[in-house]
Amino acid sequence: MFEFLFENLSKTIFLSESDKKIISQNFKQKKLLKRQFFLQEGNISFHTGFVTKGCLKTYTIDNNGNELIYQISIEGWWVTDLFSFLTGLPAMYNIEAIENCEMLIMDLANREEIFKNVPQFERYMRLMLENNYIANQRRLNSMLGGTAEERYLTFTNKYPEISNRVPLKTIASYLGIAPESLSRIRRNIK
Amino acid sequence: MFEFLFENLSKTIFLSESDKKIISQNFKQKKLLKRQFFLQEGNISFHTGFVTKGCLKTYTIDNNGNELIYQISIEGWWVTDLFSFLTGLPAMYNIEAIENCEMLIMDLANREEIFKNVPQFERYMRLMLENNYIANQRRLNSMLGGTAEERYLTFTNKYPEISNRVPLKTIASYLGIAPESLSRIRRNIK
DNA sequence: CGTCTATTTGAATGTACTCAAAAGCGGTGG
DNA sequence: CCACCGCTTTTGAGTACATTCAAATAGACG
Repeated sequence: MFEFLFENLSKTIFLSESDKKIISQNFKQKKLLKRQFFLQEGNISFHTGFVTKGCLKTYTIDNNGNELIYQISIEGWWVTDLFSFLTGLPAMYNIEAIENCEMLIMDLANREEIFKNVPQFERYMRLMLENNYIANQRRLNSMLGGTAEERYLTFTNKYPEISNRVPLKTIASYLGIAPESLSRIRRNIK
Repeated sequence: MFEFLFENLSKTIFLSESDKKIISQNFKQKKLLKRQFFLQEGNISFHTGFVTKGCLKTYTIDNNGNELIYQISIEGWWVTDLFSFLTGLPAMYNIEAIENCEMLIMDLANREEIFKNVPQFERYMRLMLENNYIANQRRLNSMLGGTAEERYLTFTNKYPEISNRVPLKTIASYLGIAPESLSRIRRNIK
């Protein structure tokens, strides 16, 4: 459980045993059953979670009651409404387990505590934010340019593990496509 | 010129006279003629600019040679390829003046120097980044949900100054619409 | 004034959507 | 363990929104 987090962090930063101890003292375990919420729109996102097992979707609801999927998160991903977490203002997103999940979660105080004692953790977080920022830019780009099929191919290419694991309609929404259309696209590709 | 920057900063943070002095020592003026580039794809974005006069577009070129507009920036906006600026890696965006421009620019060292001497500037930058991050999230959301017309209305509503000032085809690309379609949308609205 | 680019308009086309229904799949309770 | 229910996915048919292509008009700039 923590081992998985440490492995992940170690791809970017070096962690001594005492660093690991600090970190484990500042995360706690959280389990979610399928369909349970990690966060609901309008609430404050007090925690940032690291997914060690399972899968979650982050989404808003539009005027017609449809889910607009912002993110799909599996093992090794971080989840939160970042804006709400950092500012303490209400979240715009819902975050919901689509499989039974195990996570490690920290709040702002934990984060501060780790930053203070494990300075390289701040670097890790900064890099994560940067990567996330770029991922959003690229995704915007693909929404501006490509066709539905191109977007789908880019997606499966980038996240093969996700596309076999998550309901079609969730992926469709993530890509801004109607589920029927994505079903047809999949058929045509084979 | 600097006065405009100070006004802008003062909406968020307090600046003493000596703060202002530090800041003015760490920005320099830059002028761009229409069609000149502030940054070209593949180069490193050494500077972050604050627009005091004029207008720029930030874009990539897709496989068909079309511009995909990521951002349109007028007076009071900051421009850079943020990722490239922070990491020193090559930029993915082109930034080009679409009017004659006057800007105040800083490099990473200037930024560091201001952070050191005017700590509240770091807060300003952080808030700017957060707002920018959210703006991208909302824009993604509108690309997932709405029709072309809805996106256009949201845009004109949010940036009325821009929609009267910038070529139609630039706005069309920003919204992911063909220029002919946007022309028709405008006609239908009246 | 002439050239080049941007915008508008028209007509035809196409991609992706909506609506409806059938088939598939998974979970639950008898 | 099987039958049933609900939800997801697939398929079909018709439609609509937006695109493409082409041409005319308007506007900007040297």
